[in-house]
Amino acid sequence: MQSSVRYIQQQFWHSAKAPHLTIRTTHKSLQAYKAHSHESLSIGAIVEGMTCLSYDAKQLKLSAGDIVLIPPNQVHACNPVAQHTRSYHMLYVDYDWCCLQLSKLHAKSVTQFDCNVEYLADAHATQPFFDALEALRTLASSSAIATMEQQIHALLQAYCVPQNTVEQTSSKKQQVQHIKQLLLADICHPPSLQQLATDLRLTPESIIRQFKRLEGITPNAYLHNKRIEKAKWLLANGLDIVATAHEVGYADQSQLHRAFVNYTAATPRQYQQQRSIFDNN
DNA sequence: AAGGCTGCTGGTTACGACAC
DNA sequence: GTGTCGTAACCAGCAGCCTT
Repeated sequence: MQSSVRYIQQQFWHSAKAPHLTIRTTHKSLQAYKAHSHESLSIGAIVEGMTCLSYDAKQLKLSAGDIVLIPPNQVHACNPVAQHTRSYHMLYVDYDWCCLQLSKLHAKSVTQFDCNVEYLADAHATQPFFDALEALRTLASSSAIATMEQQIHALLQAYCVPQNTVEQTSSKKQQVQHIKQLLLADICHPPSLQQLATDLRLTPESIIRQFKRLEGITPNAYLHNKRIEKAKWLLANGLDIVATAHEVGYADQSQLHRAFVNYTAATPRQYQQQRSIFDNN
């Protein structure tokens, strides 16, 4: 039972003084993640052990001291290597805040961006980021927030490139967009795969194939991701777990719990207990 | 005692192979 | 690229145990 997620030491920090930043710290975890995405920019910092990051059919092995940048909405998974535990920090940076910083940097409106680096392994380059994270976690001062923002700024400047907002509008892409709209129209009562197939005059298998080709995950996984993202917001804003489960479309708390563990490697309770970094002082 | 977490089971979804 | 089919994996709902 000690290997259960509930026994993993992990904390989430958030502060009203820096609402664009959330830190997650996980110690010695073997817990795997299913493929998922975040609307925020995710910056991972490996503290101990090794982890395997999978995305775009690539697999990267990261070790202690490495930093990885995961662009917003990039489907990815991050799992242990050879059943060895790993400890890591994840810094989630609000998407709009990143766009604002990039807009200032590039002197033009930026509404989308991508990252042109897979990971940083040079200790000389990554140590200041680790130091800033540690200062933010332990000192929790306004100057620590400013230092962290400088570090993020440097990463944005060096590795994040504004994207052209002109969307491809192939019929396939439009169809997948349509499926996403149908799935999210009523997140509590989404259409079944069979209903979607009937509506779009396709087989369920074709829908899954098309969706996965363009989105990187299956329609069901996409739906779970959106539910969990909404659940995280509701939990962080004080809604209890049972109400959150119903609010995002799960029949009961146990279903939310299971999906939450699968996609975040944390329990809803652990996430709910996230506290202000200033609560410690 | 209440809320949180997990095991079990039937139904649904995802996937791979193959054919066209 | 799409449809069909068999199989594997996953999910929903329920029940009951564990933790606080």
